[in-house]
Amino acid sequence: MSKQQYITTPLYYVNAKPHLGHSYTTILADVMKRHSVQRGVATTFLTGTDEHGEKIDQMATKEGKLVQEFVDEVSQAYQDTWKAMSLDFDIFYRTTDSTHKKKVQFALQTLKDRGEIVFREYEGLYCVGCERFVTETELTTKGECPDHLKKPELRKEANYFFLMSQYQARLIEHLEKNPSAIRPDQYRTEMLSFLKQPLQDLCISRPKDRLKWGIELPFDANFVTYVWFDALMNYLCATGWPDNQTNWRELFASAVHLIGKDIVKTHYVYWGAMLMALESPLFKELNVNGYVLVDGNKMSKTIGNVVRPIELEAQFGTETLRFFLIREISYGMDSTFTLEGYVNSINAHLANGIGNFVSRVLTLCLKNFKGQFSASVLTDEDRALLAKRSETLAAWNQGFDELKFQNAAKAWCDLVTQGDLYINAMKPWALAKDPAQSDRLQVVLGVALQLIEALAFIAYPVIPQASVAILKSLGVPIDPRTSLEGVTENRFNFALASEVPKLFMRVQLPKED
RNA sequence: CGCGGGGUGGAGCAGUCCGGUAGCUCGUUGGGCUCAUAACCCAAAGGUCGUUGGUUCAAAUCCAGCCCCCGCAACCA
Repeated sequence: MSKQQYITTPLYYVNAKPHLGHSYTTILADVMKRHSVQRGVATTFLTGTDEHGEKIDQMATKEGKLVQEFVDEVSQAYQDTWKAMSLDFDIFYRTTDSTHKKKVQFALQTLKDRGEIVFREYEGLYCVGCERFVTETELTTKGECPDHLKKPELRKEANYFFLMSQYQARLIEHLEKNPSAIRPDQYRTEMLSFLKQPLQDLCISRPKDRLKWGIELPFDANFVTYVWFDALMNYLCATGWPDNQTNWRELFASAVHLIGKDIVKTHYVYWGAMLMALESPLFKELNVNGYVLVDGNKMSKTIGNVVRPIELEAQFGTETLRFFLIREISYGMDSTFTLEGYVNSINAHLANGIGNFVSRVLTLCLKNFKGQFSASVLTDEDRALLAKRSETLAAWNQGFDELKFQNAAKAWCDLVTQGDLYINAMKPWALAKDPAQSDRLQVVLGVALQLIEALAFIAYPVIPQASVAILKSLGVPIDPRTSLEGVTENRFNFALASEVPKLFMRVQLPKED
């Protein structure tokens, strides 16, 4: 395993405030970062906002605000949301930063000088209402724009094009040689299929009379650059590129881009070709997630089913959303979010599972545990349970490596069940009534505490605050942020806190109204 | 014939690549336990694995066709 990793989310477009979909990707990046750091990998986590484009300009005008003022506000809303959820990002990138603009212009000039960007006139269907070119397939059967119900007109326009088509063969070759370049595999299949078609060149500019809010082309003041070179470049710019004093190459080569399934093409094909043109290493992999549908529909303002992550955690408890997203979603596939399923999962695994287990063990301990026990008297059952700690960790790590997070979480939940079974079988409450069993009681409780310690260490990436709280109440001094030592160590003394922590309580569905 | 995904007990899903007693969570019913957050544990009921046909000793799994549902189709995670 490499010693460093660079995890990114897409830069979110500031036309909407953060919703559950944004949160899923961003939370996952946070979980993956914490997991990598625990395993000794130095990890940089980037997220941010994409702030240019005519749509943004229009929205600001509509709200009677200066554009910069508008994007500042929305961008801040993203930062506030992630901070409120304690997401541990290292870089919050904004495309309106002056450094970004300069670097984008440098990239454009470099490619222009090399002849990779050319000026070309083209003709297409232009919808006056949309103020953009549309493709025939977007139109209704009558040949009208579905939004404006008017036929688009044929219009000519000159623009700058990035000669992307020349990279087609290399893009295919890279994907064939690197099966993990796009995961899960279904999206790799999709891209290979797409790349069988002839690849077009990419239009990267807009004339200023159509789009003012953007980065001006360094070689033509009448144009601004259009989304691709503006937004995608962030991943590279943030590494220190193009400054060769930095280790940007090494860092970027470790990049894991987390993206939604709608932007696989822009990331593999456009971004891949751009990187090749810029003579940069390619990113290491694209990890593609499906949509989180709400009650079976894609979230949209029109349907009014937008779910705000902050409200969920405020209502149902810190870290419950993180756990739910990891435990219940098959990575790469669409999933359906319902309040009912969410509440179900919280109660089954967090409240009845780890929450109750910690509660029952610590209650027994506070009454009966003397702080230490002797290892010389471990029974086979004790050893068998303790051995399951490293088995669970192995399954957990494998789940993360294969992006099968639900398998990882399942293995962890199973270990909680093993703990419950152990307590049921050992009946420490019965041992406590028999003075002759005093030593045995210490061992049983001590083993259960070791199990809880391991559970807390393993689950740290998903439920960091709860994990830390558990370890604090056990008096374990090792830091779960940077170590997995607590999973397998044999600890024979615990300086227990004097109270049983209330970790995850049962929650109820809000009443229908 | 554009591309891709999905169709598995009441609900939500895993299993499909590498065929061989159909598994998990929730729910239901009965039992156990009593340390714990009305919790935990055990057992039972409940499935023609969308459909038709093929390959095979054997198909949820491989092959062919068909029927539904959902995305994408040049800036919605």
